[in-house]
Amino acid sequence: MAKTEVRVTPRSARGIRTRSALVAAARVVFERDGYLDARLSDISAEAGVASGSLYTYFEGKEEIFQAVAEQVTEEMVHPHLRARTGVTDPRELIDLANREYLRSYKKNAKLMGLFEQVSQIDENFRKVRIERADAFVQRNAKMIRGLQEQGLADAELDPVLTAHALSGMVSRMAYVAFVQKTPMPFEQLVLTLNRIWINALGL
Amino acid sequence: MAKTEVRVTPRSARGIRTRSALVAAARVVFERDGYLDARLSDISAEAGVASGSLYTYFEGKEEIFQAVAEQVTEEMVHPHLRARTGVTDPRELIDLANREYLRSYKKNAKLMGLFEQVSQIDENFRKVRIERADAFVQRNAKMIRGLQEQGLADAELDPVLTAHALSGMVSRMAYVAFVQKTPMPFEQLVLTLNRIWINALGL
Amino acid sequence: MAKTEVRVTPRSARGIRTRSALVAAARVVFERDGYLDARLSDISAEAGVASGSLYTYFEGKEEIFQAVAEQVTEEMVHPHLRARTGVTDPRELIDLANREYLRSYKKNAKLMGLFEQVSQIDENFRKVRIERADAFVQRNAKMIRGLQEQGLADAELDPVLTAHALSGMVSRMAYVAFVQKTPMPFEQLVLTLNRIWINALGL
Amino acid sequence: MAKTEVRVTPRSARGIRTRSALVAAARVVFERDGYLDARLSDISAEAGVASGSLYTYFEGKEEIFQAVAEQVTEEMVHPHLRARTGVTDPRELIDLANREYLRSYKKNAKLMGLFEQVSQIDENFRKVRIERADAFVQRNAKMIRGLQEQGLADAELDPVLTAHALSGMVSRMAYVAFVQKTPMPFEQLVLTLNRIWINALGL
DNA sequence: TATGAATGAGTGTTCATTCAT
DNA sequence: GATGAATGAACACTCATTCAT
Repeated sequence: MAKTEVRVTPRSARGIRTRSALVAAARVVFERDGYLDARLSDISAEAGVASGSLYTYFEGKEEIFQAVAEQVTEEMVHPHLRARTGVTDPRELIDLANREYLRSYKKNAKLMGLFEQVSQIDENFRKVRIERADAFVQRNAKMIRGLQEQGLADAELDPVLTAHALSGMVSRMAYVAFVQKTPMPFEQLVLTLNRIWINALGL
Repeated sequence: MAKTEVRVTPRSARGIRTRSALVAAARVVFERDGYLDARLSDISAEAGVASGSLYTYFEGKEEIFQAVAEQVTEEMVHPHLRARTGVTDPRELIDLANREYLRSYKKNAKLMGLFEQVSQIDENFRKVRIERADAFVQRNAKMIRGLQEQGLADAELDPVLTAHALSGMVSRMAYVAFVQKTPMPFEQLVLTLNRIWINALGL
Repeated sequence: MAKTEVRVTPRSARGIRTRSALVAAARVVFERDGYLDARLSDISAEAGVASGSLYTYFEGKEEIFQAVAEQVTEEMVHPHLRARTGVTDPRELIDLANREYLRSYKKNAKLMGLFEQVSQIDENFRKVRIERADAFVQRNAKMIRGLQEQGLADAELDPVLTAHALSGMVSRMAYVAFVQKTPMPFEQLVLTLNRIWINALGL
Repeated sequence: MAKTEVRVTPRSARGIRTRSALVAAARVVFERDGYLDARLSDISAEAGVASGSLYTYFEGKEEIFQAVAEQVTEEMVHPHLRARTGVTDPRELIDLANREYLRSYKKNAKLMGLFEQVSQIDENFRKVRIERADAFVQRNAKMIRGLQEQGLADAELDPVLTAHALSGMVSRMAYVAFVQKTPMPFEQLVLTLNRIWINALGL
């Protein structure tokens, strides 16, 4: 009896307003209450719309959370670091990347913590995150391989695993520092992570 | 919050049997259904006792999960590596530690994944885990400081942050490899992590 | 119950098209999903009009179902059997009537089943059906009385009750055969019903 | 995620009391409100138990309605008419059977109407009813065949179809008279139906 | 100690209906 | 006339927790 409704991208201006209000409200409620304790009725109330209106645009909790996640992810992505900054020195690039990542993470710490939480709960959400992380790892792996070929990085390291491990290390520390709030000075954190990257790669 | 009930450590032989059966059943059910989907009634059913009996020994889901976690943690802890093996070479110790950790993690992968999940859900459980991880980090930090004082490790590194980062990296990779099941050869994983440790510390 | 809205018989050509499209769509949806599971939104979608447009012509589900029923009933009614065919022999007339009724019923079996369903749900619809059936019974009762007066039919029978019982029997069997799909050869069904009528009346 | 709970036949005396109270309450509520409008919360309220208790014994509306139906059916079934009464004359047996059926039907008219309603709504319920009706038809068919073999009944009639038609006729009239409340004297109804049976079979 | 029946709070979701555009 | 976004009432169902035997 799978009555599959089609959730629409709103056509009218009013629709766009309502959808935006819902996403914004969802962000507020999720950050305040966490994923599990967030009630859809709170979200629609916060958005100032009827409870049923939520279902005009989203299938349920997962989907509206996804919408919040997408919005935030867009805000956070800063690609093409090299092209954007003109920096080519690997050490400097590592510093820039770590610094930017940590800054963004810190700024959106509440949500980043939520992402971790929801990854543990919602299969779909986890998949999307893993894919995204993998793409990131592949980019880094490519960079490492490049450095190895130029004789600038330890040739013994497996590029993919190394990229995975070092990226994982950074995101882990971001979580520890900004979500779990284990106290540590931002600058020291960046420098330590930089140095581990550099030492590990043998730059 | 007038929880006047006292949960007892069982005195009678029957009591010990019941409690054990419940913990064992809980492990089965949690591994099968995950934390959120596990129902206490399933656990008592699996244990072959009445639903009410669970409350003789545990306050609720969190507490019985804690009991499972403690049991597993006991099985997993292998302290005093150096004393136990007589190995003193830092590189060798790093290899042993990583290898043992990853082996244990792999063996109990389902539960390790659950621990991660529950950490995101249950405040108390998270705290216990963080404390345990911190203790571990402190041990490693001490070791790193020792190596630095002997002039064997990069003196520029902050010992605590470095210990945190490198331990975090290992547990992250264990999670990625054995819970998320991103495919990677065990030996290669160990060797890569070893090498990153060694390079990072400048051994 | 201040239903001030007036549902219009469409005046414009566009209006006629819309209304027809809705009735046709309703028939499709009702046959496909049954009365209870049919959603008005499905009907308007099937008709290719906006959901609100349905209310221009109908007050709700009941009314649009009525419209479908009327359409079908018109298709099915074949009155004045005697006048139309010139047949006067009662046995032959009985055969013709049963045969025609069963053929029509079979052809519109899905809807006939729906009528039965809706009769159990919607007071209004039931009333209309009962009235129609009663009129039919009265016609048959008159015929039976005629035959009795001519000494051709068992004088002991109450004409009205007998007409009711025998008509009910036929429609019941039509339901059993064509809606419930209890397998039975069409010809045999007709002949059996004919013979029961004839025997019962003592023709 | 099919968490199939086992609904228990109550073991304790208290359980039996609760279950009975629920079935009795369900009967009241269903008769009062009809199947569709009956709310489970009304049933538990009427039974004086908590809403959740209903689910200890029944899966939902369908199942508790089934329970009511079974109870009533048991009350209504009077098998072995011939053995019970010693009557052997077919005409007399027909009278007894019709009379008893109509009396029972009249007594439980509200529920019989409900059965008709629910048959149109709930697939499962319909199946059970059809089976039961078929068994009844087969018994009658056997009787008719017996009479034919003894030369007492019209040999031209198909026994099964005839049994179906005549039984259907009776139940239809019971519905018309006692549920739809078309006014007709009980005795006249019985006699008319008897006579149609007798004439039809040619007794 | 063990039992298992009873409790009842809590919320997602549907869809007929309205009405501003 | 047509649109389609917004409304919001209504109710089933789960399952942790209790407590009388």
